[in-house]
Amino acid sequence: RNRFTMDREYVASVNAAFVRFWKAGLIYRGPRIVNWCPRDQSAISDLEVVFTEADDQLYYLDYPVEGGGVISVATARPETMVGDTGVAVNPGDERYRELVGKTVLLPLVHRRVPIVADQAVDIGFGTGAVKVTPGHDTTDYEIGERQGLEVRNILHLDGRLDVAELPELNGLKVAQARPRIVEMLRAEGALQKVEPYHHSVGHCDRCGAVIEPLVSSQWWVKMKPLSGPAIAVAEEDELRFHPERWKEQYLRWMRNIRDWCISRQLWLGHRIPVWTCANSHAVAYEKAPSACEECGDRTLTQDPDVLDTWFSSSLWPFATLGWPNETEDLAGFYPTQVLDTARDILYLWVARMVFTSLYFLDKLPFSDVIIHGTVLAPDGRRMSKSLGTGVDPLQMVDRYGADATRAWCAYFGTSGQDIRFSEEKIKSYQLFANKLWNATRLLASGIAEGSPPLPVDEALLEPADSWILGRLSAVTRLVTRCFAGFEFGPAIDGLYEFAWHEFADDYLELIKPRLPDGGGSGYTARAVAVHVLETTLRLLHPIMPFVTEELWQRIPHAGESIVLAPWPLADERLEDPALLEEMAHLLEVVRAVRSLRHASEPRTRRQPAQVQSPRRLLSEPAGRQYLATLAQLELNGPLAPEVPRQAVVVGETTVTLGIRSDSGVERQRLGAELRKKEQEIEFMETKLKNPDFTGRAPQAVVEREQARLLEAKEAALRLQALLGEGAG
RNA sequence: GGUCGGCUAGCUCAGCUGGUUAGAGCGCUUGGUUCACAUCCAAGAGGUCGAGGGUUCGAGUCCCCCGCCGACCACCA
Repeated sequence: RNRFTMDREYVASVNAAFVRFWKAGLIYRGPRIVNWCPRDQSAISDLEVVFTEADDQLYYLDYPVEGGGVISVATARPETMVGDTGVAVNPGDERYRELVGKTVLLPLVHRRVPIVADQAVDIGFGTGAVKVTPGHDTTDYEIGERQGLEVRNILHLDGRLDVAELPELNGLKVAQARPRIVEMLRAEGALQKVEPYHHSVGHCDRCGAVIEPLVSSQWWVKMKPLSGPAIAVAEEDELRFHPERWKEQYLRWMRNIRDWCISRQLWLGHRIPVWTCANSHAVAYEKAPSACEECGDRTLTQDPDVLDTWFSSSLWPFATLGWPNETEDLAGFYPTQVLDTARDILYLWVARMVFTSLYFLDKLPFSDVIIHGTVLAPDGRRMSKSLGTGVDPLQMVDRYGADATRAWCAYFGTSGQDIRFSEEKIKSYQLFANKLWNATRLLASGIAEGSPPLPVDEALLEPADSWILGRLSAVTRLVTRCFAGFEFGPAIDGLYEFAWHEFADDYLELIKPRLPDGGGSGYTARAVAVHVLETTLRLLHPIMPFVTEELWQRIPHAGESIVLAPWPLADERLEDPALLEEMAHLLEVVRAVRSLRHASEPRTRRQPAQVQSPRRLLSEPAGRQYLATLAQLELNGPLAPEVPRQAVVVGETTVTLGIRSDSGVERQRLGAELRKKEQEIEFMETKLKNPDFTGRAPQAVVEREQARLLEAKEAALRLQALLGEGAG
């Protein structure tokens, strides 16, 4: 569903919210100091001011004190001295104790202003005395409020000076006026010194103009009554953040919040729904009124200002559902559970959705906020149109598919860490989709589309079948747990590894010889493989929705669409640790044989070999068949006496190959393994000889290390014997 | 000024409450094309975990300090 904030229904929600705040006394209009953009000629909120560092100058001005002496003040903005209405010092500052209460005579304008004591003054900065310009500085405004100082405005709304008392400066822009007034002050002997000064200057988020704080009548929302509940829900973890550290950021902002300036002097936006009559009754109405609520006067004018865009956005979770009407949508879909967003709108939007929702509906709009990372350009810069560093996601979709693009987003976005864009990573998920496609093609051949799931007789399961079913269960547990904790990266990793390497590379290769048999063993293998693939597709569906649906339809399944299919359940009874260990050993033997054959000549497809092993799986025909299949061996019958031999030894298992090979290769592998074992033994012995370790480490850890040492020693003995005899 | 995050293989990144000798993808080297997939398979090389201290039987993981990189907050005139 789409909703535009200027839609008629949405406007009605915005007005309703305004009126409710208004009736509760949470909205007021009044002159206060605001961040004023002289270019846009509008007030903007604290969040829309961008501070950038600048190298300026700090001017020290001498103000003569009546009755004798001078007091020096430091300022980066000398032109504002025309609007000074006081000088402030810290109440604890001994240097100025006897001056508090006296007056100074401002240079140039020759106006008398008081010296006051206020705790906002930093004793250590500058001279410890500060000129107070309540009309054009936020801190000074607050000092002025506390000390009862006059507010003088010296700026026009376009940022030019409005100083009739100094005709030579009147009408100049700040940048032009500053050097002039400095000269004038110097001429009058009021300029004591100038120092280089590095500080931050506020700029308009929209247009970049330097912000001029000034006092102006604006509309405000009182924040204290709203922030209280919004703080409580986070403190009590009803509202949770992922990663958790954002909770503190949210709380800090919410705790230090000031009243929210919601009026803007812009052309486009929601108009403030307040009308004023000829008798000056200003009242908020949900719909344009025909007469004043207070006096019945019919000459009404609507406030010319519009609302801060985030005012309407803050209502999003419920205004989109028809609030304040009690609609079916609102009842059905509010509240939601998860909000996923970037950190830059945590305060602008997320925090505000929280307090408006708590206020109007008394319920959180969502319980979990995921703050994902930001995608940066490959060189680490921000992506932006002006830098030309952006990437069009639709192009990525065209090139690699929506599934691959989405999988990449899910993998990298949700760790909360910023990520440099890399097209190759998206491509790797395209290849993954291709892998799934091919595996499906292998299994679907010969099965009619739309078939129901193939029943499996558990009595007919071979070890490999049980193994992959157990692995599937483990992966199901992993993915389910990861999703519950919003950890999509490890979930995708697990599925990728399982589907590609365990299922396709190992299991499908293992069952290939069985598949042509349409009866018992072949049927069982295909049924198990289809079941594993079908389940894997369901696990993967939230991440790669399109290809999983397409493939799911092509293999036996129950139900109409994968998106409606139930979430897979793990079955831990299928996870047999002993079998897992047997398979791991078998695969290790496979790797060792492949490694040797890699360095051998000639490479015949079916290499005659014999295997000796006390291991359970390798003792039975099925296990030996697996080894033969994966390592491409011919295990039947004794080796002819004239064939050269080469032994591959992994643990208790020995595979003797009839192969022409440089006998140094296996010797080298075994030698390297022996050295590794010897290192391990030394490491373990040192550790176990340390009484601190055996005394202080948990018993289980010590026992495990002892077992490892024994194992390593046995392995080393076997290897030594082999190398001593001379392999081959 | 304060706070937070990052620094792990050539590149991009995982590594939960400290416990086998640190992992993946890409890239690189070597070998492989009848039988789902060369968009593939197999075998390999590659890391003093940013520097330095400390705690601990044991530190990529906890503490301190420093260095870069990136953010955020702030009423330093």
